[in-house]
Amino acid sequence: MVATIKDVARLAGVSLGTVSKVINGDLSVSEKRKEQVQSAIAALGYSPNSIAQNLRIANSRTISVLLANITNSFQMALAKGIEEVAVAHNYNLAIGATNELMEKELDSLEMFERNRSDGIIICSTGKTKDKICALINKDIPVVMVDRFVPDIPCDYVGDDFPRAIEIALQHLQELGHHHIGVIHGDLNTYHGAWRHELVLRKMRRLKIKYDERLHKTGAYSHQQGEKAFRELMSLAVPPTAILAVNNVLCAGAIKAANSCGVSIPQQVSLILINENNFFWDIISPGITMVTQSPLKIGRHAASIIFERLQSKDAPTFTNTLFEPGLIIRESTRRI
Amino acid sequence: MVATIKDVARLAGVSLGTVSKVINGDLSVSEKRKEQVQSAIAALGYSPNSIAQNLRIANSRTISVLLANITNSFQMALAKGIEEVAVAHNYNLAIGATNELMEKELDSLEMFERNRSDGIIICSTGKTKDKICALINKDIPVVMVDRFVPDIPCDYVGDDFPRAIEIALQHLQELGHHHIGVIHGDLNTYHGAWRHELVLRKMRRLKIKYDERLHKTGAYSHQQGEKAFRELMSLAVPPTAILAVNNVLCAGAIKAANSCGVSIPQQVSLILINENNFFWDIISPGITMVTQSPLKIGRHAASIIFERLQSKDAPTFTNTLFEPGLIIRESTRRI
DNA sequence: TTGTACGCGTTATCAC
DNA sequence: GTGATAACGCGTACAA
Repeated sequence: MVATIKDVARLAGVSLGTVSKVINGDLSVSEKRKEQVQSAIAALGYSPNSIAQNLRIANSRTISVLLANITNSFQMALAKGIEEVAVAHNYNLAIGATNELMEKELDSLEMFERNRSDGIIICSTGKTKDKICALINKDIPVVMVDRFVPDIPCDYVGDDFPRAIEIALQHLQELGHHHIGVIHGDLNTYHGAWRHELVLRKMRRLKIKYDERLHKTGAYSHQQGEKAFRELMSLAVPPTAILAVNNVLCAGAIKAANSCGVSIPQQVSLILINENNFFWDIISPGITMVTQSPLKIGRHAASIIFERLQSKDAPTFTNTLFEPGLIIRESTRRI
Repeated sequence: MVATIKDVARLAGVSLGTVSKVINGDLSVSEKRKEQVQSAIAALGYSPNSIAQNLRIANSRTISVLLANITNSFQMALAKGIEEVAVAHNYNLAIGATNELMEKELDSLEMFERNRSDGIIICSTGKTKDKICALINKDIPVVMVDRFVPDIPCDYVGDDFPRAIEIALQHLQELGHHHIGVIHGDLNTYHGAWRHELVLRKMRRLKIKYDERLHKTGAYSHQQGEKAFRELMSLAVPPTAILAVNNVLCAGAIKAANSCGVSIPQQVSLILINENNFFWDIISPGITMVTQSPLKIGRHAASIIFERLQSKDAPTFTNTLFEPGLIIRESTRRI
């Protein structure tokens, strides 16, 4: 059996309250007793039970994060940012993943709620709006990250995706491309549909003519990226440039290009929207990309949680967008 | 204020125990009361407080994972494997990262202990042996993964790294290489030193002559990979082949090769020990690699935790090693 | 079948 | 400075 505070008190020959005090660094305890208690703690290998502490304190010292896909480097960077500030506050980090499944998202959120997470950071499928709002109504600090979902009264932190799309399209346009293929994300997720719509709108604004056949949608998988690339390049009039909205889709496209013998950028230009991690530095040809900032997003989202935790007055929700950058490499060229 | 079981009981006009029963699916409760309770729960938006449940049950339904580096894809594959089986058991997943710092490892482990984690999975720096043993002595199921640390009485799951080294060296040897450079890991971590030693031993067995200058060690960073590669290639007699023991070191080496204009495999062959994820499929030249199985490791480690949780009889510790594979790509060639 | 009372390990408020 | 004691939210014998 693992030692409790009672065991310590008994062994040290003091009262329960005294032990509690030395554990929590209360000054009002004599040097002598403090030593007694400390040696008893050492002797028993006593470790305070945070479950009991948390029950008493009504505070789990845990912030929970719901990711879409644990193994995606973008998402990992998000998690890393959150982890950094969580440990800085001596908080626990709980992690769940949706894999784009609404049911898993619901399960995780309910788990987080039952655990009385002090804060929840969500990269959502967009299909659990009711649940998320319910959490917010219970005064649990919630921050949505990366994927914007409308009509949820909470903080949002992400990249300026509209701007990112614009930068990507403008770059291609400046290089003379007007027949542009797009490998979109999953229309079954809210943000996938939203970004899809966004691309169409930006294209209209930039007066790039719309051709349905140039727009491929599907799951966020490299298989889908491969498939989309193949289909685009086997069109009667293939695009002269392709925009991939996410890293794994782009990776799939590159693989397809390699295996089909399509050379980038000679036959087709390729541009990607994603975090510029080290990985993309060693790929050849270098892929031109519009950069996102998952690490910053994670850090900022976590910071917001802790701010909310400190000041309990009515929050005014923030909407933080990080400015995308453009890194020009070899995969895009003038037509 | 968030609703408690008392509120539910009051609103439903039943006793506390009755509510508890319907929450936990106890059959001995009349249909009528059950409905009363359920509608009260719905009306209040009641969610059971797992902190209190856990205190009562003496069980946190949490398994905690200590990783080395959250953003490393190998490590996240590990985490993914663990997550899969954790959610299958309806368990929470807590995550911490050491960043190779013994202090952070200690902090995390203590946090896990205080949280009364049901099980702990550790990818250790190797410097907290005492703490880990203390946890084990308290009957907390502990599984060490990936990095082997001797003299800790617990289960271990990892790749057969000695075999992986052997496969890598033999492959190079068969291609006629005998002047082989090695980019080792961090000698300041236990397993880094262990693997370093392992390489030397295997080289001896394969009668590859030892030359100190061909062995570079340092942190697990791409910067270090770059530096090591550069140093190796500027030797008076540079190696004809290089073995990188980890993904980021290898990535650094590739970057250095690109920026120095060293062509792989024409000037030097390169082989890597790592998980074969999609990433390595789109790199050119394709990197020959000896494969590891982090996903399987994670799954198996988590399974062991749950086995230990079920049968409380004295465990006989297991040592599971996954067999490495060899994927020959373009980065290694006959000399 | 239903309700009462106790205890899980802590912290905090008291008197002393 | 110190030690009882109530309370945190819940599960569960036990009695009713």
